[in-house]
Amino acid sequence: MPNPKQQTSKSQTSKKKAQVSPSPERRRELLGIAADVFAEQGYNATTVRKIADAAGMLAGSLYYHFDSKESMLEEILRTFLTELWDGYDNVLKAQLDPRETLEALVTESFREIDRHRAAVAIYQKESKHLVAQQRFQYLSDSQQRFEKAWLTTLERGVAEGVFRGDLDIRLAYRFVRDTVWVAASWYRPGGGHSPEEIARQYLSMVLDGISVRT
Amino acid sequence: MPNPKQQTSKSQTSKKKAQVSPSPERRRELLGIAADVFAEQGYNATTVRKIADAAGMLAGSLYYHFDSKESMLEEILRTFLTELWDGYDNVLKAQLDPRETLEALVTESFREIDRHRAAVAIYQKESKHLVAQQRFQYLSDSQQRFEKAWLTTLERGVAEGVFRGDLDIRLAYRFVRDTVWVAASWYRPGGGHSPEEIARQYLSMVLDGISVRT
Amino acid sequence: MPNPKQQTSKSQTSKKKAQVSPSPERRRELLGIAADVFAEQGYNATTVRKIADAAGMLAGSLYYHFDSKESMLEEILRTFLTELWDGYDNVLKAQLDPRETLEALVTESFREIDRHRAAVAIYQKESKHLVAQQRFQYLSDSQQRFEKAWLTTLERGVAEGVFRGDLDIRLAYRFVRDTVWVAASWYRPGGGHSPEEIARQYLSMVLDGISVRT
Amino acid sequence: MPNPKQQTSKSQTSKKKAQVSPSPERRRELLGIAADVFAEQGYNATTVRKIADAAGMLAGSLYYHFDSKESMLEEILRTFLTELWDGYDNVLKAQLDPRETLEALVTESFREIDRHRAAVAIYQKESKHLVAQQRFQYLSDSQQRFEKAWLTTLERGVAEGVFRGDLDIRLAYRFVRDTVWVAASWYRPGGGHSPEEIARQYLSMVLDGISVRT
DNA sequence: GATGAATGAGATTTCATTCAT
DNA sequence: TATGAATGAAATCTCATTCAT
Repeated sequence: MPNPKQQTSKSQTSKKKAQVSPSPERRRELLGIAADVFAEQGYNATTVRKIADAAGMLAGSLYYHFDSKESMLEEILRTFLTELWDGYDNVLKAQLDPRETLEALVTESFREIDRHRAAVAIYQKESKHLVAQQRFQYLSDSQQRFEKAWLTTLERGVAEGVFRGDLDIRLAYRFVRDTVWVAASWYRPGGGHSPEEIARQYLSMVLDGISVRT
Repeated sequence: MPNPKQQTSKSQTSKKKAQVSPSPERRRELLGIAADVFAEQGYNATTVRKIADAAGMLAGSLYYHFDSKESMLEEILRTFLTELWDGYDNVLKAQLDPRETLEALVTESFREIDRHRAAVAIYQKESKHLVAQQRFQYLSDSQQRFEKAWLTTLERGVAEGVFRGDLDIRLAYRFVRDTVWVAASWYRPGGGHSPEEIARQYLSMVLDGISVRT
Repeated sequence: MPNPKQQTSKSQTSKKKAQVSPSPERRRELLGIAADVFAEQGYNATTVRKIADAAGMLAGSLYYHFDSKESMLEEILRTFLTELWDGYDNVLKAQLDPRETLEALVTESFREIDRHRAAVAIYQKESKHLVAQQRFQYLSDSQQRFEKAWLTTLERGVAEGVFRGDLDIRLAYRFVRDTVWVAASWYRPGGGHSPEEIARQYLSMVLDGISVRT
Repeated sequence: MPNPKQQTSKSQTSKKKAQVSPSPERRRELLGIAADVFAEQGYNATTVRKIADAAGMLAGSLYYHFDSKESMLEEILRTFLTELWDGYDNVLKAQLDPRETLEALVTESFREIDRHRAAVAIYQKESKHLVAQQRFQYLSDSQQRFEKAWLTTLERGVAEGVFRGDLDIRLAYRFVRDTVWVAASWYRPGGGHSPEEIARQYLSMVLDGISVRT
């Protein structure tokens, strides 16, 4: 399904490395390693050498596969967003009612956190200053689509009387959004809870609150 | 009330600059500027030069006031935590019932975000890897006290039947905690809402959920 | 007098180093050293470290004064061209007849070689691939003005019957131009000949040839 | 006729690749490509990758044919000089009078420029710093023979009264030499002029000057 | 003959920090 | 208090070269 900025990943028509041919498996493998280190230590604090160490090679060797440290980051985030939107678009085009949509989006989000934990953590920490850069344009594009999808869902819910109308809708949006995504900072796949289970509990709290109904 | 690590680690005894004498106002002013830049760009991405630029001086001149970039960070975070615990301790020693305690803690938190927005943002982004360092020991101390205060409150609430007992309590803890503190990433003081107002809405969502009760 | 691209040298309004304040004497001194090394070893083969060595400092220290190796090159060439055009413009606005103009331009050229030997040598070797870069735009601007000044002079001379009309004028232009400027590759100031003396002999050859008149 | 350093230094005996066997045609082809890139971008600025790109292969593959980037350069220049001296020696052994010798040498030079444009351009730019290296010894040998051939011719001409005696002979030598060889920097084979035509015009200028005889 | 992946040395650049003035 | 100049360590990146396949 359509994902943001149909760029097929490698726009680099310029003068440098081909950056397409080198075996995609090795590439993906290395990106996975890099993502883990970025998530763990932060993008800036991660030296190319650390990534190389983790991959069992020398720092310079990474440049056979990637143009730069930044382009690794770029590819990690882009891949994540592409898959995220695959999932989201599936939900959105299903035309569910607002509450079901919200539930599906939250569940899908936790699934993405499960599959792309590192990328999500990186996204959380770095996206704010990346959006300024032309190269990461697709981040703000995605952010806008994201906001639209959630806000619309909430608004529809309010209109249909299933979500409370006495709340500042943008505040509610941020509340739900953050609530879900920060989970990436503590979530460890293979831990006690499956993504679906966490989603269920989170939804329960978000929808019904933590206080006992009287 | 006692706050974590009462100033113990100032390292003054060594060979270097006095680092205390220079007018505390200028010091505070500079720390405020530094905090803004740190919050805006991230600690690692912030060069001493950028701070100096923002302060209208040269990079080297900052070293008259502070002995390192890290010690600025340290002082910013320590100051914030000190004040945070002043507030929290006031709440805790008031011996309110669980729901009132929760409300007071949340409200107090938004007030701190209002007053120390930059420091909170920095804390959110950087604390995870700082805790490893001996120098930032007080961060984990604070974190533990923090967790204890919130968890206890929630548990008491469950025991007293005011909070739902069907939730994973640690999940609920993280839910409330994150939900409140991420606000620092988008909150702009002087914006539409006062901290108290935001607190009220957040509490309403956290306690009662966003869905209409049937 | 007007020189090409009235850019007053430092266009850098961007985010980096001020690059204007640091004492201009030291700056000029360092540029002189750099120019010598560039001329001697070629721009690419010259490492920043070699320049720093020649200046008695560490490689990194150069970056206090200059943005990059390339910006040193740029400033060296720009300074040279600015002064060159000061001289040329003086000649051109004097409205001499074609032969006097040619003599004055050649003499002025040898004076510039004498004063900016290194810059001229660099210019000879590097300008061809630099013109492609946007940053060195002024090189091609200058080249065009240069070509126009010389070609016009030659054409006027042909029209007035003082220069031969049976020659391909562009070939003659290149002949004179190259003949003069390659001298920078072997010229050593303080050697046997003053610039004026060399100019006289070159003019004699260019104007009357090396063969004995019959 | 003998040319400088008859192939002596091939270093084959060492431990490495045979480096001679692989089809000489492919070899020559690749050297032609390499020469073009060297001429275009400068030796240092040319990466092995660029050459490989131009040849439609990968960088590593070049090492099947040559044992280093430098040995390509060496072979290009040696081949050129070998052929140059074939031509020059033919002229010199013909025992022409000074003026005819000069004309023949100039014409021969333009023919070499026509056939080895890239190599000549490389020679112009790089020879100065290559002569220092033991491996390129033959460059200075050639230079010396070259200087001797030309200077002798000029001196004979002066003695016989066909070249002017009032000129600094070394200056005249450099004048003629540079005049001819810089042409390689702008000459494009297949352009308007044949080498012989350019030679004729250049000789006309060098011998008789560009001014109209009175 | 050529590829793909890597090495390792070295280049440019960045930046926290120092220190004499 | 602040400046200007420098240091030195480390970071990113480049590139000739190697080598198993």
